[in-house]
Amino acid sequence: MEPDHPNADHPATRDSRGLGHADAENLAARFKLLSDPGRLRIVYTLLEAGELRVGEIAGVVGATESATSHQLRQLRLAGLVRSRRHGREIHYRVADTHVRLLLDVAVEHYLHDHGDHR
Amino acid sequence: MEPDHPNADHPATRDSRGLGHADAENLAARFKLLSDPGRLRIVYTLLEAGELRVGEIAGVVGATESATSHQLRQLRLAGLVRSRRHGREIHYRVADTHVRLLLDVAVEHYLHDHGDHR
DNA sequence: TGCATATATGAGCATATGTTCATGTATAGT
DNA sequence: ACTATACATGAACATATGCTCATATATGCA
Repeated sequence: MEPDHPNADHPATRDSRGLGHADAENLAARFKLLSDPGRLRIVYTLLEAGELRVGEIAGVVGATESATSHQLRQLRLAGLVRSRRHGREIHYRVADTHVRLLLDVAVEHYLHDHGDHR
Repeated sequence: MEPDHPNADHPATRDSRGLGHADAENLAARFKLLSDPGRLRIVYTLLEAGELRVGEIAGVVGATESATSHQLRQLRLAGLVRSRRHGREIHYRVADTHVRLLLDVAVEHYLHDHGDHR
């Protein structure tokens, strides 16, 4: 599937017009990670706390440890968070600073513009 | 459903810890809009072109007019884009500047950090 | 008025997503 | 070695999402 389209894309050719299909999928995938309220709260919590165990995270966001673990897995596989083992606990932290920036911008946007539009 | 939880949230009480459940849902909803490659390309295209007709948008992103219209509807209802009628055509544009900023930050992030993590 | 064009919308359907429940794996303590 | 704890993972299932196809609405033109 997906034979290279006419507008085939070098991985990330900025300056040229448009988002290539490939880049669009990658970017979309990152946004998708933040598009679930639970995952979003996990990330936000980690940003504020720095580093937490799975159990603590689950407690704060009010979800099962299992559900939380599944979510953390996605975040980890995507490189958004990193884990560190300490005894039998596993500590998670946000991987890079860009995430914080992205969320800050989003929150700003959210605070400015509320409500439904038609 | 959803009776106010113990940690009830004033709409957006920043500075206080954590994202309230309500705020998390709102923020997540915005990210969700950008979490589809097609929608993302639409927004990106509009950011670059300024204003386009539905048909043009569909052409650029390589989707059906119907599919594009459905996507634009979501973006419009969420207030991310606005429409203007001109004859029988309907022109769409991105609603505010925050969107551009958000995408720029995301693209920056994307360019810096590629690949799979385990 | 009648017809074509441009877009919107609804229903149906296939796929994706998140949760729960059961089970697996690793580490600590005894 | 045995048991408990902390977390991970897989399967199953219910819901959400986006597309297509058919149909509706609105505008322009003859």
